[in-house]
Amino acid sequence: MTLITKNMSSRLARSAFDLFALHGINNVNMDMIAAHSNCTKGSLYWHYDTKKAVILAACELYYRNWEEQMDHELASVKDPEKRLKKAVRYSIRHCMVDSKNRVFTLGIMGLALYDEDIKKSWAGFYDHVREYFIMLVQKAKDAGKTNAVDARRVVDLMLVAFEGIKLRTIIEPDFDVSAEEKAVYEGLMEVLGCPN
Amino acid sequence: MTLITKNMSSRLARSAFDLFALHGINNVNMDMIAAHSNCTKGSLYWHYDTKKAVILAACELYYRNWEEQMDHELASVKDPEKRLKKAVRYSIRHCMVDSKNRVFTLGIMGLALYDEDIKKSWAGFYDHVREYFIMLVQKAKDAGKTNAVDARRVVDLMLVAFEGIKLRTIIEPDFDVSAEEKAVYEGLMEVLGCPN
DNA sequence: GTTCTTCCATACTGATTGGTATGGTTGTTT
DNA sequence: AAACAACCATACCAATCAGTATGGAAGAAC
Repeated sequence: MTLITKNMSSRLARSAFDLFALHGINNVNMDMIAAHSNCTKGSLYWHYDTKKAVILAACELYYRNWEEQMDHELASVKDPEKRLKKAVRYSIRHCMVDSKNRVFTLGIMGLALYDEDIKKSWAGFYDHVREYFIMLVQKAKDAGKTNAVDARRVVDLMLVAFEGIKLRTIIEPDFDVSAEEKAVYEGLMEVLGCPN
Repeated sequence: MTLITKNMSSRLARSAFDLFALHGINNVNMDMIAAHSNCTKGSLYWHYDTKKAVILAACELYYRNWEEQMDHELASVKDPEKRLKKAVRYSIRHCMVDSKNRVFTLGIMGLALYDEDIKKSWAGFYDHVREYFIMLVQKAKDAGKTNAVDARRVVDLMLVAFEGIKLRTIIEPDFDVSAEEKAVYEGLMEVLGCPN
């Protein structure tokens, strides 16, 4: 029985992301994605030519989601210092607590090693995030709330720390999330020249 | 023609590591490993029951290699501050410049997500590295060469930064390694309470 | 030199999985 | 209503690859 659905394309991307983030990209096949969207492989391959296309669509979803979450998080905050702090705290939580985020990004990294398109896609997002944070630090600096000398440098250091936190959370056997969360937060705020 | 070789077991592990680090674990199959060691799959499977066993053997090789390299690097240095600085510089170089290291560890992380044994193996190594660095910081602190309050905390932050550097180096399209290397080094030495 | 264990080579299998071939159904255009 | 494009379902293929079956060669033990 054929059932034509509006927005099947984005529904497939959503399913793909959910499955990728749950099982890892390598452990998800095209049949699983189709089944999860209540359709078949024929339909899936009509919307996306290759698995890689599906992966890139899932990436776009991830980027948009980050943007929306962050905007939502900072929407009500006006003070530059508070905005910076909240953004950092949200990012740490995002890296450490949200296992879907960890699993997905790790899978993407593994592919990016050998695929220029995926690498380029992710690099674009990474640049965007960097500029976003540099702006936050700059604003806090203009308000005299941080003594960071070089916004770009401290943000770069913070971002690699974020990435590292994801990896570490994966391998740490038992991990007191809330305690570590606080420690990492304080460490990073020192780096940002903005201690409590 | 059958040719019995001494130490075929470790030669296979060596081949496995080299191939994993070059092509990524997922892109290397058992035939490739055997061929690279100039033997056949029959022999490979006599020494290692499963691919996972080969992977774990490659990990052990990696651990030993880290240990030896680090010892060699610090062998001639006596001053605690210099030892710490050299260890940090070596680690950054190791993460940023050595692509084999990046590729291999990234692959391992991807597997560790879904395999307890690999996760446990890697976590053990990670703990070892952490203790190693904490000791270095502690010694520098005892010598009054750093004002780091909590050695464990700064080392943790540094280690996640190392992991993050690996990931970032992967996706950065064009990357001025030497310039970044210096920036990261200085940032980390500040974190360690030991600026130049 | 026979026996036994260790070690290696060849050929094969079974399962997985991206991707395709093909034909049907829905909705729109003329 | 006929033609056409957009969309979906079913069945299949071809390649890949971890792991096995089996037999043989090298070296040690006696």
